[in-house]
Amino acid sequence: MPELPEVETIARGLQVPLVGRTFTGATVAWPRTIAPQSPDEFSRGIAGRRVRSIGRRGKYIVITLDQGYLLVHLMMTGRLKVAPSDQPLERYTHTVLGLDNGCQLRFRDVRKFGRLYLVEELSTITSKLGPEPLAIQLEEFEELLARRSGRLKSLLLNQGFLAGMGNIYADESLFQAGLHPQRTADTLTAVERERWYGAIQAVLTRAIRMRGTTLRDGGYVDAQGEAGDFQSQLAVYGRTGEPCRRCATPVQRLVLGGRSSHFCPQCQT
DNA sequence: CGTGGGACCTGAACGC
DNA sequence: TGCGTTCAGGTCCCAC
Repeated sequence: MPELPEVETIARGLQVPLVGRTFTGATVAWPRTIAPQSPDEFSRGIAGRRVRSIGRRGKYIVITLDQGYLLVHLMMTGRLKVAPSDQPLERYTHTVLGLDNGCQLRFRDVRKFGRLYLVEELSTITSKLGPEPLAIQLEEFEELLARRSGRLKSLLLNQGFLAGMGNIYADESLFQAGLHPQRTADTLTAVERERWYGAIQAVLTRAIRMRGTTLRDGGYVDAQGEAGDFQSQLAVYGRTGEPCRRCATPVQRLVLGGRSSHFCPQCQT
């Protein structure tokens, strides 16, 4: 579910309840969430580790420990929250990490795709990721593009190109830039590349400010259980058949690489 | 290198 | 009401 703006919002919301706390151990109900380690190894590894800081890299939540890192990828339906130990566990809670203040960091995930990684080195997980779209300069973006030939939509979903974009913000940034999802990188003019760069940054920045996109009940919520507000701003994502907000042409849907792409056939060329 | 398909999972929405 | 199909915010692995 979550893409960069949602992951960023969740990470910020975990700072107050987690920074400075020490983990006491872990209970794992679905071992795949922490594979390849066994639940025992994972629990022993996390016990006694103190949380230094919380950040984000691509779609990973990065919890920096006094030794090593705990990374969380929420995939489609993962959620994190901190709750008092005596509060009953909600359904689909697959891993519970004990804290030294009587609370727990709880990981829930209906579809069981999300993963927790306890590693010594950050690069174990993040070495295959491209740059952060909000940290990159135009010049670096141009260099990145120069080496690519694929469709724009596929590029945005490729985490090795830029880290953090997903289906919603890929479609929204292409609309904002007036670019068709099937265009290939090698056909872009200098003006179009700059427009695309600006659109990616603008869309992500606005979405973070609005604390992400909650599409339907039971979807994304932040670490405090609050929904995001960006759904009201969506121009094309999930609006198949509805009028384009700019020109009123019906928004079209197209399947690319197995994922749906939403775009305005009039505004995006 | 790029693309398409299947796998991994479960639930909601929709058609008949 | 009930059943089957399709779709979902993601990523990995394989074949071509």
